[in-house]
Amino acid sequence: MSSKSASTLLDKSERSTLCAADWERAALELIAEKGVPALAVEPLARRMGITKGSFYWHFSGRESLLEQALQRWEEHDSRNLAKSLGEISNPRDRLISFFRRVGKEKLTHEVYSELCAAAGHAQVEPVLERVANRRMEHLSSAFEEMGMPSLHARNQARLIYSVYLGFLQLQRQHQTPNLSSEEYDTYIDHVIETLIPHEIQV
Amino acid sequence: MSSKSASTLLDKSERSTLCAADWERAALELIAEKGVPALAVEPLARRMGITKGSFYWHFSGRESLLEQALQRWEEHDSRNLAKSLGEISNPRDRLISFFRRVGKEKLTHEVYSELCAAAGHAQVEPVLERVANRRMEHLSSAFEEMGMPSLHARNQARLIYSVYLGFLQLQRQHQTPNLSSEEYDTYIDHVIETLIPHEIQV
DNA sequence: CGTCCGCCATACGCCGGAGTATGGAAAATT
DNA sequence: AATTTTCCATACTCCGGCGTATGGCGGACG
Repeated sequence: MSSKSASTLLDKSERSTLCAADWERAALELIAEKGVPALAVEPLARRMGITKGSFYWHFSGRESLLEQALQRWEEHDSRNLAKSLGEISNPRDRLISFFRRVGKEKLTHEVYSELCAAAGHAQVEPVLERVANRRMEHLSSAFEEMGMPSLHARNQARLIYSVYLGFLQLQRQHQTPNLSSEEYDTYIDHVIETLIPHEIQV
Repeated sequence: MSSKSASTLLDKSERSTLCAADWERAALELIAEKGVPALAVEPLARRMGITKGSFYWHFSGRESLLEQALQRWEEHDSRNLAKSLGEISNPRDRLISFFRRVGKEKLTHEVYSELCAAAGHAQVEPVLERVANRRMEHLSSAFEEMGMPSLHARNQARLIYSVYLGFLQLQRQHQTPNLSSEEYDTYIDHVIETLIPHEIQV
């Protein structure tokens, strides 16, 4: 039980035969590595050591697979948000954990990063919109809990989320300091210091 | 001379026959609209009302076109940066103009946005790296001019540039307030207020 | 005025992925 | 044990973009 509850996104079924969920998980791994446009049926099948004969038994086509995979990922991400809200009662710690958690949950973030790169895609866009809204809502309410007025909190949430998105972008460009370096830590401290106030003066 | 120096990126040559530069400009327009992966030879030719017979006379292949187009764009962007540095002497105004100039220079920003989405592409990546470094350097030195210590200035520059990149991302997702709305203005004011100090206390 | 060269059209072969059809093997079911 | 169901392999066709080859046309130039 201790080894399995960590990731509901990638628990492999040990059956000899594949199920739809196996394809969805493999699809997400491929997206994380090479991006959404690289999600093609035949290459994915080769990667799994199988042929597309299997694929078209489980899915009606490429669109369907992407749809299911995205839904799976989005649900996983929503649960993560809720968990963070349940575990960390102090709103300020919750905000800080938002930054510190980059680098953790590696696969999930890599997928999200690639989804961002594929904004504009008809199936991806609505997912991105919902996820961003949920996360910004999460941040905004944390600021409100700290005593920040509603409108100010919303702007601050958008600002912080932009910083997060920009960080992902710089990461894709390999323009980010090594995640386990001193420079990285001081930068994160800098961000937290300038964007997350210690207390709100009313 | 006054009407031509505005955009060196799209001045059409009025010749009856096409030259390489015409293809590069058309390529950049296509990238701005549909992204780098949509840059294909035949579709681009159709769009220009011509056939690829012309293309392969001017270029050795798709790679070559992308290379030239990217170079053209990068040079244009560099000149823009230098111009901003020459025209605005007050460092704080220079920083503010950085944000206000989003929405202006529409084509250039649209291209950049799509290039960001195509990070990971072998030909695009080095361009992104150089451009981001130049711009962050530009921001960093402005902060230093304001009296900020060097290391702090670099972190602040990275932070601001992340905000900018995140804004572009939200724009791709249509998650940004309308550029000519009141909400937009108050948000920009909020960003400037929290990230660009009025004076530095030494 | 004829020739040559710059620019473009047409027609081809190649490749890789999408989707379909059909058959086979293993597992489940009765 | 016989049969059905599940899952996968193989072998096609179709399509769209890439790159090439070759031919044509108009303008420059001798």
